Amino acid sequence: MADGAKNRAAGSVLARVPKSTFRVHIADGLRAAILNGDIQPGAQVIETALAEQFGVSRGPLREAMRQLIDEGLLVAVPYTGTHVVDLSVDDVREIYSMRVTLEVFAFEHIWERRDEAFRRGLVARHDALTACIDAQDDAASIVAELQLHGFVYEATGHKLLIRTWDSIRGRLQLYWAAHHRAHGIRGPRRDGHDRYVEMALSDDFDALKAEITDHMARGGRQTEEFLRGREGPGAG
Amino acid sequence: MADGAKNRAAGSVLARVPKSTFRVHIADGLRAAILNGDIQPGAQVIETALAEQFGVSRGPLREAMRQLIDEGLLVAVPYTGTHVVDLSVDDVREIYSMRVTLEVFAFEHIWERRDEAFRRGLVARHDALTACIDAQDDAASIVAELQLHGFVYEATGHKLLIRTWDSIRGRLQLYWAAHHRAHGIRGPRRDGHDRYVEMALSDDFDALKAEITDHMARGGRQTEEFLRGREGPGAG
DNA sequence: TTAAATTTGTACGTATGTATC
DNA sequence: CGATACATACGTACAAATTTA
Repeated sequence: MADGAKNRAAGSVLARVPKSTFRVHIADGLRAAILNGDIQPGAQVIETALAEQFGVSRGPLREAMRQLIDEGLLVAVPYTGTHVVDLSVDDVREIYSMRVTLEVFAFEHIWERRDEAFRRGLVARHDALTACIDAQDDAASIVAELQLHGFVYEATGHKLLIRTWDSIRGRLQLYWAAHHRAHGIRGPRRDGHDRYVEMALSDDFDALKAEITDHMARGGRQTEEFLRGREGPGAG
Repeated sequence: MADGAKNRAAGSVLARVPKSTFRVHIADGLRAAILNGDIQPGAQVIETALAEQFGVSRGPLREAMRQLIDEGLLVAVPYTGTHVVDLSVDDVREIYSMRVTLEVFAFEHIWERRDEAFRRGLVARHDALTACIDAQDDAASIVAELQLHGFVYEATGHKLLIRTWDSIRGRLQLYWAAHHRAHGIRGPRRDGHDRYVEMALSDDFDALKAEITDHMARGGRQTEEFLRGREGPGAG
């Protein structure tokens, strides 16, 4: 048993540096594997196999899986199995409708407190996004778009709101990634984000509100059409 | 989704063995202990002691604790300890501001689809709440008020919204319970809920919106004053 | 009905980080 | 500054419960 206990010490250079705990490390790796498509939606994840693959025991792996279940990326049925969440048209509709409410709420909070730092941060992330789009790097575009919107949530300083955004961001990324893998191109138009940022820095709140609603409606419709094509009677 | 379906079934006697898994059973018990005040806010929770108290090993107990951490009832520092979350004025402010947005969003969804079943359900829960208030049963009043508002969220059928409500309901209940234990009386006024239900069944959406904002402002201010009195510089 | 596969729970030991003396 | 106590974090092996074939 002493041999096995020292397995991690005998690992490579990057086996070290688990920032806080193994659980966080495993959760990050597993989340990346799911979002990256290494484990496809609907596929079953066997904890014993996964534990061996990550080089850890069942304890921290189970806790990491439990975290991803809370994030909505995995669904577990007791004594039966755990699967990667499958896509459903209703889920996408819900996510986009929720985003409209959450993001308008976010701007209500920071509207009067938008300072130069906020403007610079928003523009910087917008520039990063447009760069990814121009480079046709779809994977990076997804991350960049999430960071653009995430910056708005972070700027509010509203911990509960940020927490809620975190809880839906994973599934949104999962949808986008699956969409991208299937269609090859996700197609975020530049002008859509240009107008979004322009309105976010303007003084017309109602215009921004309308833009957000329209922005989400476009994205939602796009994703919906893709999903309806793949699986008609999607079950939540 | 599966969790919600099983939670309702778990309402009966639990003299028999835990219905699904130990983890669920422990999580329910621990959550009840925290909300009931058996474990006070800020108190440390030692997993070895708790495992013995519940008569289970540390494995499932750790997972149950992890779940309560995700619910925001516990906060854990790696290698240091786990404590019941402490109250902060900002947290309360955030919860109440979030509730306004969420509940208005909920009514937007069901406004045109309010049928007789919805009206009867809402009135029934309102009657239950008033009965608890008249009986001066504060503990039951808290649960009844949560169920009144929870019914609105459930009626939307919006799984993501319900999930979000579930994620903040626990902390809201924790605040109310702590408030009640300290003040002895929580003081939900009847007329406040009367107007809320009246507006919810009316045809004037803007009036409901104003009522919700006012309703939350009253509750938030009340809870805030209590917290500010106890601990001024509360840390999240 | 039996058997296999998988998850779930138990027990004990060791390792590690944090805090305190 | 060093040593120690403590609680968490992790590892291993085995037993039990459940679903499916």
